Amino acid sequence: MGRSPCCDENGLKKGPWTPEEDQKLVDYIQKHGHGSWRALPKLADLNRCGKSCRLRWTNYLRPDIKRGKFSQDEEQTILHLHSIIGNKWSTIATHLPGRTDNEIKNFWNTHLKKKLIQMGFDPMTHQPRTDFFDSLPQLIALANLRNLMEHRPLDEHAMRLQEEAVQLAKLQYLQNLLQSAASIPSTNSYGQNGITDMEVLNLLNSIPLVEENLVLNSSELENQGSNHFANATSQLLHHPSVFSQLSDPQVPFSYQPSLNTEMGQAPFLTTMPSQEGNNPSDSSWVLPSPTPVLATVTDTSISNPGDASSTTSSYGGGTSSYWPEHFFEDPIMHEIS
DNA sequence: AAGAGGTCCAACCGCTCCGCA
DNA sequence: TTGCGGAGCGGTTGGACCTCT
Repeated sequence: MGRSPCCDENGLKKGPWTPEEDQKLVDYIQKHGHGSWRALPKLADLNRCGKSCRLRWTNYLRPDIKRGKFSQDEEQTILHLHSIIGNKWSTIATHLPGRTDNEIKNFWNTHLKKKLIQMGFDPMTHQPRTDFFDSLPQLIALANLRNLMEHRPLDEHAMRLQEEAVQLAKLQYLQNLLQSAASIPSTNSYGQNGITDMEVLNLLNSIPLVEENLVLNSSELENQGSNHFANATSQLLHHPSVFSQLSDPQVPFSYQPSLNTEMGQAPFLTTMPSQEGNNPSDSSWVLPSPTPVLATVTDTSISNPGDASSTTSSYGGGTSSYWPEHFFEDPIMHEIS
């Protein structure tokens, strides 16, 4: 297919538009409409290619363009739509009146993408990043050094250093783990890595922080079936010093409904200390795939350990819809979801 | 105060889609 | 059915602006 030559033509101006050029373009379009973009520059007495004119008009001069910061509603809309349709900026723009695809794209690249990465989500899939699971076996092995060391005498200093290294490694792992504990992709179980609940639990229990406050005893384990790790993680999450690493005031809490969805709930949300006896079902470990589309934040979905009352979505009190109401009625949502 | 590094965003580039002959 | 050309889209760039040291 032949390449459009319009921008390659010699003598046509490129670069930033001057106010005079803007005025010519606006005047012409207001009088005649844009018609054929290719013909427009000559008719409007502009030394630009039609493509440049179209871009200038649609991204900047159009009278209905909304300027200024994106609202939280708009941000949520973009996140939601992007999780479903990906980088279809023009489609996303049709759901944000006054915003251009270019503006949304820029906002995504400069803000939202980074936010998701900071939260531990893959910005393309909107799923928790699982790359650290790849190194889990090594971390477990590292944790097992503790046992090895018991059989191999080291001088006291070396022993202490090694012990600290092990604890640090484990804490680092746990930090990653907690950031992703919200969900584990249905296709990516621990079993895949050959790691048992018990091994993970041993890791948790071997850390002083856990030993001091959160250790589970064997009878608890027996009583709680196969969800040892879920419970251990849950308890750890409610330890103030740990939770503080998880919550990020910069991140709208309401994106975390990935944690609590119609199709499954993350373990730590289902095993609140106040919900004794709540034994999470197996589906607790399963997140909808590829992404929760209709998530609801409830008063009880997230508890802050430092706060006796529950944390509610910052976008409304009580049980609130996470997504703007109109999305449930929007034909495109039915179409694409 | 100045320079380095980071951030933001308007604009460009090149590709695909789609209508038409 | 095929090829052409215009329109639109998404990725990328470059420069202005901001922040930090």
